[in-house]
Amino acid sequence: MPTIKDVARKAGVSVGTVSRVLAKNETVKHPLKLRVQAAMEELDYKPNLAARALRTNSIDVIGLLVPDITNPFFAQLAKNIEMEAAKRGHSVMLANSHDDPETERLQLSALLDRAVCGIIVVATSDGSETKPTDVPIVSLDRRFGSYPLLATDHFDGSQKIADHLYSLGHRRIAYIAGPQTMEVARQRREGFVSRMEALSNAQDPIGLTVVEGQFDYDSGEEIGRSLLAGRPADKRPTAIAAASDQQAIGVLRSARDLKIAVPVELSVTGFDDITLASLVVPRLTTVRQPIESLAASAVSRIFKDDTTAADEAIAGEIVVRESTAPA
Amino acid sequence: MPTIKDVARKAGVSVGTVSRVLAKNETVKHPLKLRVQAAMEELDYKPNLAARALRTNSIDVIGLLVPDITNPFFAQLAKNIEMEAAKRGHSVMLANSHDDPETERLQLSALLDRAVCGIIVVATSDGSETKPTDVPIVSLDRRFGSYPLLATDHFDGSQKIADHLYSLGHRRIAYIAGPQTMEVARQRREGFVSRMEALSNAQDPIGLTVVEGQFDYDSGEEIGRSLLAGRPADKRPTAIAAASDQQAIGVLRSARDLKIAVPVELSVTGFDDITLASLVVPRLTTVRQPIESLAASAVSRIFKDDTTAADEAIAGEIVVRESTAPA
DNA sequence: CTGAAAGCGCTTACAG
DNA sequence: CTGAAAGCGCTTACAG
Repeated sequence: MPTIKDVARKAGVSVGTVSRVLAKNETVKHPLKLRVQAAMEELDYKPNLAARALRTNSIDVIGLLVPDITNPFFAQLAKNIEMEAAKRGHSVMLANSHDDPETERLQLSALLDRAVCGIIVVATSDGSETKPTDVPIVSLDRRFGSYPLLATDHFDGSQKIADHLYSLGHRRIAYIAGPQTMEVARQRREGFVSRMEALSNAQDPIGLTVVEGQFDYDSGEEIGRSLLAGRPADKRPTAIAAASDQQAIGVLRSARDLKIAVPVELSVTGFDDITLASLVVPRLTTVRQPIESLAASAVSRIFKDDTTAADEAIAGEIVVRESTAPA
Repeated sequence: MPTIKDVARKAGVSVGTVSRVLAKNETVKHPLKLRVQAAMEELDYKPNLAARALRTNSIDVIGLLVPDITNPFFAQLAKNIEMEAAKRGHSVMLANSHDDPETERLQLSALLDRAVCGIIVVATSDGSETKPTDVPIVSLDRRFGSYPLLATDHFDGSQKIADHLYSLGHRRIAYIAGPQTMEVARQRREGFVSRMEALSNAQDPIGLTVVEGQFDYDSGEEIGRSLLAGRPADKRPTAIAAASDQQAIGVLRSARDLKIAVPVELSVTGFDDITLASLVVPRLTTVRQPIESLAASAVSRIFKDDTTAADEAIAGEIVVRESTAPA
């Protein structure tokens, strides 16, 4: 492997000069610069990243800490983050916390030891015990410590769902919320409920039922059944909005079991746009998480070295498919 | 950040000695060693990894290059590799090739530049243009260049399926193969077909039909229909073995459309054990890819620095569920 | 068994 | 604008 010294010798300059053209330092005069570049080319010179890291105390690597890369949402995020990082010549170091706060702490400190230039964390713990550091950290999707949070605008997304259902003429509506201990779940609920309340009035009232459950399939199925079973068509909701696709798919199943046709007799909506959402029958109307924007924003935060910056909520898009229809 | 020098001063020894206890070099006498360890503890000393990398020209990081981390199989692999690496105090650098040979080449060389101590690649290209290097490289799942390949024992897995179907009494069987341009597809087919041929004899002959398709859902559905439609029950196969779960799920769908009951009238098997396999109705009998073993084996190859080593085929387990029954 | 010292390949004040 | 030189924090022959 040729070193900067070899290049300097070949180009007939000092290593300092080579280093300066490497750093795209504009102070190097044109003819010299060209000579150096030619020498680098000829030798197929590649800077030794470890040496650079030792000097600068930072490396062109972004750390990414997720609960579990096996979760499709996190995998999508990881992919897009890797692409954004690659655009800037950076690599990404991947770590999983396996939903364990202690592992998360360890992994974070391992990342810090490696002198990465920034860390993106999708939190498992609240991160309250994290020691301050001067490498920029941002939390993605779930809040971590006092670091800025970049997340989908859950409030806005739920409002869009509310508008969609309202404009289809639904006036007897149920909302299946997620566990209200979670910030996401509260925001989604709040967005939906507040919009419905704003839309409702004495002449044209909306009947809204809210039920809290888990974010998963089983919870959706169970609540769906309780909402739909044993009631005449004019006593049950004409639309059920779920706080997650998983729940919505559970509702779909309960409707099928009860022989209630979706979307003819019942409209169903989810949130997230997981892969299954477009595979299920009927395909699910939902809000797509803005994964690319989330990734792009997270990476650019790292580069701005903008540790004090504020939270950012990124709007998702509503994708209307076959599970919703006029009331 | 305290350095090795600070530790040396505090312990009243030379930096060489500190470095030796760091390296678990047993030549350091006990009392000294203890003093050094106490000093490290007290200062919360963490070695500067970049400095170490510069000296040793290698870093405690394994590179992982996959076509697309969004593919659940690769994500599982990544997770297990990360866990194995973590056990040994190593991190993993993640790169995606997005199924593009050129990107793959670039990513590989980026990984090499970072002086990782080994690279695991799930190939996109045949890797024939890879320059030789002295960092150990292994290919996982798909062959890459002349590096050793660790993969599921597709031949063996298919044999297990063949045995399973045979022992259930099936004698009119169809096999849906994958594209025979792919090594995996050939091995799976070969395992199944050769076993069936060995099992068949004049007194108790097996009627075996083999159809080649793509590995995907649509292909399975289409071939399933062609195998099943418009034939009386005694003219169509009593079992269809597919070379992938995706295909098998397609077959399930075609059977449902044709009102052929699985597993009563038809047994169906897949290969891979994707998540969907246990979600589908009826749940699919298949061969589980030995992901943990694959990951463990890949990582340990890197550590053995065993670049010349041979390929390794790791057996998967058959998981019998509800899509198979006696003929 | 331990210390003193060289050196890994860069970057960056400091001169000139 | 460019060069000479110090130094980042380690590891590892080399002595003793």
